[in-house]
Amino acid sequence: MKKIVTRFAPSPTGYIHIGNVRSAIYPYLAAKQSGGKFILRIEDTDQSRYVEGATELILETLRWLGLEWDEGPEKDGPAAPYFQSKRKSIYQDWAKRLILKGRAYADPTDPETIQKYRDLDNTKKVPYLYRNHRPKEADLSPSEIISLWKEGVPIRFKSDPKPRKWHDEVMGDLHAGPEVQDDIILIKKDGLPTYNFAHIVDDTLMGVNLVARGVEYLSSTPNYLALYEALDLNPPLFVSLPHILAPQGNKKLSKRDGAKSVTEYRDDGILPEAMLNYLACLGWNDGTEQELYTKSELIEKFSVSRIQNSGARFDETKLLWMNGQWIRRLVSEQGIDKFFERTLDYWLESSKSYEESYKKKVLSIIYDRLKTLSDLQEMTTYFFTDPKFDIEMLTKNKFLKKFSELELKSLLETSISALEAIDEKNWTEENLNKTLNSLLEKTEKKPAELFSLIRISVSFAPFSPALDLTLSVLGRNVTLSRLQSVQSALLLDNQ
RNA sequence: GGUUCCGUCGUCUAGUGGUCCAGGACGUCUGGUUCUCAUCCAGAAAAUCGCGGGUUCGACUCCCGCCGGAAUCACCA
Repeated sequence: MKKIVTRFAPSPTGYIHIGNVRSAIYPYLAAKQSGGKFILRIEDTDQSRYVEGATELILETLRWLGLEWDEGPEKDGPAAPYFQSKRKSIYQDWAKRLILKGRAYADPTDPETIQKYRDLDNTKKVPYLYRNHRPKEADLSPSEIISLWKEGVPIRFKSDPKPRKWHDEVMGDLHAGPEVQDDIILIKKDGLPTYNFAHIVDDTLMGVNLVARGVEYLSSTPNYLALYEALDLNPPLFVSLPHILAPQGNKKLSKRDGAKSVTEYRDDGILPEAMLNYLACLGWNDGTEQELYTKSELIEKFSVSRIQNSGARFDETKLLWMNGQWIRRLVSEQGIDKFFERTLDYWLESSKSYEESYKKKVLSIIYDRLKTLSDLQEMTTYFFTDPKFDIEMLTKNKFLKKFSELELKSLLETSISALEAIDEKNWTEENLNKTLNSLLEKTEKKPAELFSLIRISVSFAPFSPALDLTLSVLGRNVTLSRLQSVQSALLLDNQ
């Protein structure tokens, strides 16, 4: 099999959300399957959109998901550097090559004139194409064009529109007419290249032979094809990835409708295994009925041709279900201690806002306590706390149907206040049971029902806002209010 | 508006002319199990395969038209 070289090329404009991390996962899988390379390249040519710290966040996200790159930032390879802003002269050389071939020109037209052209075409109801307004400077000799090229003057491609056909691994055979090909900007007036030009230069220099990107680039592909042709280059394999849709509506998932960042899910207790599994299978499957895949299974079974060609809706409920599956699997494979240790590591990484020494202190207390807990039962009993409840959810429970809402409420409140009355030192399984049993004696309802009542109330406990720490216990998130006590103890300590 | 892409249960999907009165999973609902946490088991409802025409002995699968949705048309990527 031919070795596939792919890349993930994000721009550092903010965090990576689940809508776009998939365009890192698929190329990664394709590359690894063939024994090829996965390259990470930072496309930071738009300085106005640059966000401080975004690159670090991208690296962190990819590492958490286990998508380690073979070349890229912090891992130089033959094509270094991997930041486009540091490759300025390379693009200018390539642009010069096109000028020499008579396929690019320096365009002195000012923005106001360009806007006039656009308005003119609009009123005439003809499609706006810049090549219809190509300036006379485009026909100058290469040396004259180069002498015209200076700071503040952009370089445009001199297109030769014609019908084009190409193959997309996901969408199949595609075609487009000349009306979508235009004199696109290659080098902006600030001397930096546009995406349209830079990605082609970089992909060839880095040996990329499979380009996976969102479908929004589909309509630009004819222009790219023209560029490849003008540069005597063989185009790579194209893989267009359909959008991930927001839970509501038909729009693609974006930050605007509150798409969470990948790291936010990490902080909420989602495991990287579950995230990778869910995202990979959102819009792809291997034709079998398997739902759970390890990373190596994904690498083995992945194939670009089986990527779905319509958008898929993001469903957090299924992610949560899958997370539960993975928790059970990892706990049984690695043991509970190791599992919790790892979960705590993730938390440590995510709670950057805390002081280092404070963090250490909290963690050492948690670790000490964890050591004294030998198994899952003890562990969950210890964390079995903070019984906030949602009456509406509870009335749906089949055990609790025979209770009226009022009855439920008073039962819950009684048991909760009884539990809360147990103080820190006596918070043991034995004491909990004793308290509950004494409650049971006072009620005529069956014990099983009351126990399940209390248990369910724990299941719906929300995340703890105070300490920002949530552990997922067997698929459910349990608030660690015992840890809150640790925290307040520390705060008192510091005063 | 031009161009291009897409259209199977609420959701993610299987399906490449007969084995599909459409299979699996999430969610939902109904039983059962559990006086530690987690559950787990059984079952049900749920798609006239966007619509209308062809082709064919036979179409979810091929062709045409229509409708619906989306993407793109920047010195953003």
